[in-house]
Amino acid sequence: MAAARRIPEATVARLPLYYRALLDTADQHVATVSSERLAELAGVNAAKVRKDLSYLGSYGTRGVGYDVEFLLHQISRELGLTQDWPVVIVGVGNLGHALANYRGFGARGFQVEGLVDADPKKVGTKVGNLVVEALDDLPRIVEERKIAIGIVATPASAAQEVADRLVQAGVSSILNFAPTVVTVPTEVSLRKVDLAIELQILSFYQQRKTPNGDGPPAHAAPSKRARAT
Amino acid sequence: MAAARRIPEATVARLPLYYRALLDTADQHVATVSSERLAELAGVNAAKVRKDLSYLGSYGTRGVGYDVEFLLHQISRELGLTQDWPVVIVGVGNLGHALANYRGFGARGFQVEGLVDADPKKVGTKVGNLVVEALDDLPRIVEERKIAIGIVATPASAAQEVADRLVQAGVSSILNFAPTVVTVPTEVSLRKVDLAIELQILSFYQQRKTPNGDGPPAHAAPSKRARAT
DNA sequence: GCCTGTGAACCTTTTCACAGCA
DNA sequence: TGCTGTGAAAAGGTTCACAGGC
Repeated sequence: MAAARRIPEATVARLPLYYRALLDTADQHVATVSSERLAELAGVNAAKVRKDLSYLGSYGTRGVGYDVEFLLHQISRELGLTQDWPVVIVGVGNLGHALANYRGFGARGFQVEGLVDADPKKVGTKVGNLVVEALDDLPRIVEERKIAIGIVATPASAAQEVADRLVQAGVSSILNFAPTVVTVPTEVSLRKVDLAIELQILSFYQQRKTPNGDGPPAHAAPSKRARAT
Repeated sequence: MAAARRIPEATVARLPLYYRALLDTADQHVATVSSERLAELAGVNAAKVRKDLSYLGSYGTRGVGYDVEFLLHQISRELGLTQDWPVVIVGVGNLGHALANYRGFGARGFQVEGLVDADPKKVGTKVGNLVVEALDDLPRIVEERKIAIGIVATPASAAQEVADRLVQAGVSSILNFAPTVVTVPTEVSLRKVDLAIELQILSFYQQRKTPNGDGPPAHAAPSKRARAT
């Protein structure tokens, strides 16, 4: 294994942006990019791009820029995208359904190879070209299909148990879409996407733009508290 | 308007977590919480909770903790959740469909009041209790329904144009789900959710766990619990 | 005694600015 | 000359540790 440099988390989170920008660039048969151009495509600034890439190695050429294909290869290796990562989705509701059909996953090597739901009525139904399987089959599914990454798309109330079962079944990375805090053993990686939280953050800044009651929507009663799924 | 303290971005991003934790706490008829308990529920540490809340004001009582209802009110006011924010979703594909039906939005005061698609075949169809409208109707929709927040759920290729049209129509906050960089005028707030990028970040860390391809996913003996959310 | 509120220390991340090399 | 690579400075965020009030 290569020297295993310590790459800052913030940098890791941006590598996929560079990766995507480089794919676009390669599609247009452009051979080299400057940090400035790459920054523009990735929506960050040039100094950051150079600093980030410097953690991977000295892959650029002074006075010229970065070789697109070469950098693409380095980043995809770093991100582990040179291999496929079969994933399983637990929870085939609205969101699970959409995720199962989302082509962006497969396009990056994340093939959905299992759909699982706790509801017996859903088990056996087809979604895309997959048949929904039972929650109890998770261990078998994970082992047989060599699945390392699980996606939780259940209601909040089921998320912790599902995460536990995924870990039990052998999954060691989890992406949680359920609007609740989930805890996993330290050796398991966990990331979350919370749709309502993103809107609440926007709301914070939006509110500061419309200083007081004159502009903002007045219709509908003051928001009541209710549980999200 | 109150003194308008400067609340750090990192804190703003955590307020929704506290908000959710407090809702759960209130549901259980608990009257006060300590920073430690709140930290546990929100998946952060106690010092952070205290520091974050201190930016809002001195709302706790030493030796006691925070009054749940009172803090809930303060945070919801800070986040702008005391009013409703009607939203419009542009792009009624898989994801737009799921988002339109996602109950978590409405539950937090983000009612979906418009569905828009560029495809004439989709215009006029019903999704939930909304009829899909044409892209050209955006200005009217935004004005009539007093919409400040737009959600982009189109393919990457359409995202920038859609964002431009949303801004043109008067929207000043955008949540982008399209896997591409979108730019907007500085006075418009923009947040993004990229599903494939989250998986790529997991892939980075996952890869480092299984040094090379052969290793079966280690059946981890649950040791320490990791911080979540 | 207990738990908040907060300066101060510490760590991470970003930005600057320029040396170094093609 | 042009653009990378990187020390150094600045900014931002987290954690510590304890004073302060209930």
